[in-house]
Amino acid sequence: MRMAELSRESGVAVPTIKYYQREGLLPPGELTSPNQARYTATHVRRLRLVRALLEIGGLSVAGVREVLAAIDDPTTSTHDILGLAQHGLPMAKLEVSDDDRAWAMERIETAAAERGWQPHPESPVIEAIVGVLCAFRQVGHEWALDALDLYAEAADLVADADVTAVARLGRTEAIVEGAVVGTVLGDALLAALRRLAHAEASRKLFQA
Amino acid sequence: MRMAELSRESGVAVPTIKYYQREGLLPPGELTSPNQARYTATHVRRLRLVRALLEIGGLSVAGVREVLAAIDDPTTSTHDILGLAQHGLPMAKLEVSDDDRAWAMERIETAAAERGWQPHPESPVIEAIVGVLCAFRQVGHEWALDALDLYAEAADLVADADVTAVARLGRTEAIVEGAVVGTVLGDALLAALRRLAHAEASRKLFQA
DNA sequence: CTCGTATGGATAGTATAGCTTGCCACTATA
DNA sequence: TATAGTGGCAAGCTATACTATCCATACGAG
Repeated sequence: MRMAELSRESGVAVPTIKYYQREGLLPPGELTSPNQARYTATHVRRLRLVRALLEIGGLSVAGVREVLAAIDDPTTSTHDILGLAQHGLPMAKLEVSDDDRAWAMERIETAAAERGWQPHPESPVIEAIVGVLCAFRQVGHEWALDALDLYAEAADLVADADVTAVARLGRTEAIVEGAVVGTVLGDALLAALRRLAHAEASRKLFQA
Repeated sequence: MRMAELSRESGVAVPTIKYYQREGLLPPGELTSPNQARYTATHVRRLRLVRALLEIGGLSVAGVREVLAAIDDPTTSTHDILGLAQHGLPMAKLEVSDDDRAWAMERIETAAAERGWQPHPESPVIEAIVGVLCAFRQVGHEWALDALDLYAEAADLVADADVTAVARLGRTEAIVEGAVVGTVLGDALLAALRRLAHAEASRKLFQA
């Protein structure tokens, strides 16, 4: 397979593919001459992964590069996947006062205890949650956090399914990729389904 | 309150505040002289909302402007909130073949039927879900969709809580803002909690 | 063999977003 | 009355994600 076919197969323009190669998102093809290379189904697949992470996952090119590096690194363990998800993936932060942080941490610990979670208090995920809780508070919609336990329950529900599904993949190198895909695209899926569920819940409540 | 205090109170730099005013994200202060204006607690609050939507929600400046316009528009009804959430908010799309679309629609309809949902098949939310499902398929991780029903259940769980909580706000103008805040920040909260739950689930499965 | 198109590789250019800087006349404050 | 702050406007800046242009070479139909 050559460049033109790779482009057709993946729906990505040739100059863009070249750009991704330069950025290290796509490995070079096998050179048959100084200016001819062959590509394989692996390239098509990788290209589709890149596009999915960029368009659906909303990752930056740099973020995709980090994620792919972890996927390709044979020393990435099953347990590291979590660290990965906390690292290259987009997690907004908000600077926050000590008071707000303490308040948020307390709420998080309460909710975690309820679910039997034992989170490390200094992980970036906790930081992200602190940021979100403080944002809710700062904009004056603290009431929304009454449902924090419920949100945690929903997260638990899908996370259990995610982890067991990934574990079922076997010990191949696909497990890390599966975890990444599940994490990134899963976020988008959950968000979209939540919108749909909003519409249905509102219909039931107001229209009935 | 003058510019400097507004800046201190909100943690946003003065030039940035001016920029937001130019972009229509923040109403002008009440002019007391040609070059002096007074700001109120409303401005602080609005500014914090803008920052939350930008940093936590990941909206663009243009997206924030649309959302704020809807919040400020007195003709925005409770029911329109859903349309709003589907409109100004970031929802990635992926171009998709007819085959893939048909396959995705079938899966969506199955899952929707299971939950008693009756979604309009041409809404942008459905489009977004189609995109995500096709992305899963295109990158070769269709297995992740075994949990689609579970994702829908989780979405239902939080959406019910969201809608009833918003409905409890009463018929003030805060209801629309509440819905927006809940939708946008709620996405971030759910995503972060899911990361946390992943870590816990993996700990239970692998480390125990 | 040949001629038009495709290719790999490199460099440079573009468009957009989200600020940031500079400037000005003017105003509050000490 | 000196100093710092202000509203308003225009221009500039940085980063991101592509696009476009070149070039020497290679492939492939005739």
